[in-house]
Amino acid sequence: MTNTKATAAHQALPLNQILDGDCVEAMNALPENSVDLIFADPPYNLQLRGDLHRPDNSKVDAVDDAWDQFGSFAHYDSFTRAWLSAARRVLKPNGAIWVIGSYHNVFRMGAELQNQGFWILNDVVWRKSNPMPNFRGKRLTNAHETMIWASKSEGAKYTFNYEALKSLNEGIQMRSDWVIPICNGGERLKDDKGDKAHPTQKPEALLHRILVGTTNPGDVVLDPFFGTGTTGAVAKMLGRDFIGIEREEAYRVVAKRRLAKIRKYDKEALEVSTSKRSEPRVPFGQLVERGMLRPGEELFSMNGRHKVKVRADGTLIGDDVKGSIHQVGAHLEGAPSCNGWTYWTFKRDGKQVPIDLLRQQIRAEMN
Amino acid sequence: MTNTKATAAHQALPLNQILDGDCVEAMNALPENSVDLIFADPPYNLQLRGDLHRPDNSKVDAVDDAWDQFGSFAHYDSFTRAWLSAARRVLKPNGAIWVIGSYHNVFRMGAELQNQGFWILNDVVWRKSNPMPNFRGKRLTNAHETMIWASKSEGAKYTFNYEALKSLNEGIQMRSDWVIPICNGGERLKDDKGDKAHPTQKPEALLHRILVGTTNPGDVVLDPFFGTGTTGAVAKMLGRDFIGIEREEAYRVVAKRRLAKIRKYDKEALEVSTSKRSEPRVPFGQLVERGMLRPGEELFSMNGRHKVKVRADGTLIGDDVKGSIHQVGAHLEGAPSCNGWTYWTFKRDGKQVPIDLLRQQIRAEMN
DNA sequence: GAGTTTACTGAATCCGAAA
DNA sequence: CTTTCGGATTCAGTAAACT
Repeated sequence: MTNTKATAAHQALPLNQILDGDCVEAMNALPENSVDLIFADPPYNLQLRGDLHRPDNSKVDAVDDAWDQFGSFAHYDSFTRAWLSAARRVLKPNGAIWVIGSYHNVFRMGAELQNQGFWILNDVVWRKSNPMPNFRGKRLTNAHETMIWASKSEGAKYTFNYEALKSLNEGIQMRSDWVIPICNGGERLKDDKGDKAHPTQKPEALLHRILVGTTNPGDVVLDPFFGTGTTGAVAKMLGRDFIGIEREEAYRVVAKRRLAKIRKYDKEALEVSTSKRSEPRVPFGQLVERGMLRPGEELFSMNGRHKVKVRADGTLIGDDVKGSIHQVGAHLEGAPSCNGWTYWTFKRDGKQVPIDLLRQQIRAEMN
Repeated sequence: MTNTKATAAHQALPLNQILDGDCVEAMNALPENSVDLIFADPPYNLQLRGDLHRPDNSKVDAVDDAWDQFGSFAHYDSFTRAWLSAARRVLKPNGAIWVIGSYHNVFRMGAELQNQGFWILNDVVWRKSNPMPNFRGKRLTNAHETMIWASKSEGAKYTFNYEALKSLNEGIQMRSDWVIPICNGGERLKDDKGDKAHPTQKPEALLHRILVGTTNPGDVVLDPFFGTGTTGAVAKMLGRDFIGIEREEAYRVVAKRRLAKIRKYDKEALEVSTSKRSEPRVPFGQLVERGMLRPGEELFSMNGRHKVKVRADGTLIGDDVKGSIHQVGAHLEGAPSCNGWTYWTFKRDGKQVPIDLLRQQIRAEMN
């Protein structure tokens, strides 16, 4: 994975800018299949009682009875359908999307995501450590919001930095419920009058976890509802490129000022823990070729129950079985699969040593 | 609120019974506007592809029952539409409904609830304290399920026992996220062969909280997907009447046996389980996500002998070592283990401050 | 009997490079 | 495109087995 993307398509994107205007039009003006990740925090407090029209363009004058309630949902659904399909168009085939919402709108977004062919990977609960209490005591304290993480389609090769998220969580795999405080204090942006600049500014910690976990340095992150630019700010810190779209000038002004102050972390700090899957493959036969193990030498299973011999071509032979280190291990254990590297040991100076130690030696030499 | 309902309509209901058959037909056979609460745990429409094995090669017992197979979203939606409208019909005007699901189906249920005119009061997250891990490391651990609580319509006078839930929560307003273990151990019902009687038995603690919070003694609680009868069992304990509907005979048999053993609670029996509260674990990565420490920032060992840098995923990197705060500390000291929280410090205003101070700050926020 | 180790299990849309 | 096969991957809790 390189940190610099020098392709023409990449360079043609309006990177690290805030685009003015309606997000559907702005996204449709971008080239298709061009962004790696979309983070979307759409409004759900649409003016339901204002200039609302039914799909047939007849005016909706009240939202009290069931029909008009349905009418307002239909209106919200068509809004959702429009921006999600524009988002889908600009997303790379192996790209992914995050959306965030509350019970007012998240069920409609989730259903529409599925309808359009996005493939849900997880729903993630942002559990607020300091939510607004329910003052009237008529319901439960609304202490969370819901995010949905989805790939563009089933089977797509989405980015997931498993080890990095595991590191963020003290070595235990990251769960689908994230405890993060709401955005306040110094992080909360104020306007010139000292009031909060945006009603629903998201905490940077949320975006940090999303971008560390599901993008790589140099990726392009699009936020069609940019607001005051949390997505852009964290993307910049983390060495990702962003594209923001925001139609309210007041928000664009605040976001621009905010972004100017952000510095990218240094490169070393942006490298994250990687999995063993990304290490080069070492054929077992190489240990034999190099004389680290000799043909005819005996290997012993980790549990001590089985003994086999190494052959010159890097296969193993036992009493009634021959094949690769993995195949023989799986067969002897009656298991569907087996990692031969961790299953087999050899003897040196009377002690049992895992063969994986030899693989590590070879890998060390490769650097 | 009386505890005895002597009306003819109430008496005519098949109370505290398990009805055989399809839930839509069975609900349509009940009088309209007759039940106080519905709890529904419908099939989730999981779409599992192949087998899944744990890292130890044991096979995961998948939910592959015929009742969870739907051909498409369209089929699932029409199923949902049918049972929800039948449920709506039998619900009293001031009644309420709870549904539970995962990301596979909950967005479709939530949207359909809204479409039918139900009024969502809260979405509630059941955070599992002991979920099944993600064995392949390809996604986040699926550690929660979502419940939706809705009244029959906007403005309905639903039941909400605010103080009772507050008491259940040690005097603090009950939040929309509930930490409850999955159902296992002695509570998990077994069949004659000793296998689990139902693949998705819900914990009684979940229903306990729902019924205490949103029904009164003597209320009628309907469960159209009764399974092995958790709803009925808790309703009986708490002095509520129930109506169960279940089409699988095997589940009805188990549920009936279970219910026969249940006794209505004595008040004092309720107060036994107070939680042992230990200090919550705080991952070091959270300090980074929250910007309390920045990627690239330097940490110094308490003894001043070592200096390392923080990375974006909450690991540390030194001259020849990287890993968690504990691992790196242990390595540098040549010790078998090390408490990184007390070992590392950072600089603020020229002074060395232990990182543990930041952890204490986060813990303070959590209370 | 008391303490320790091993085995088992849970609503899961769970692999990917090379041939 | 399909097939093959190397080999990476788990947390909390219960209960049985063992010392």
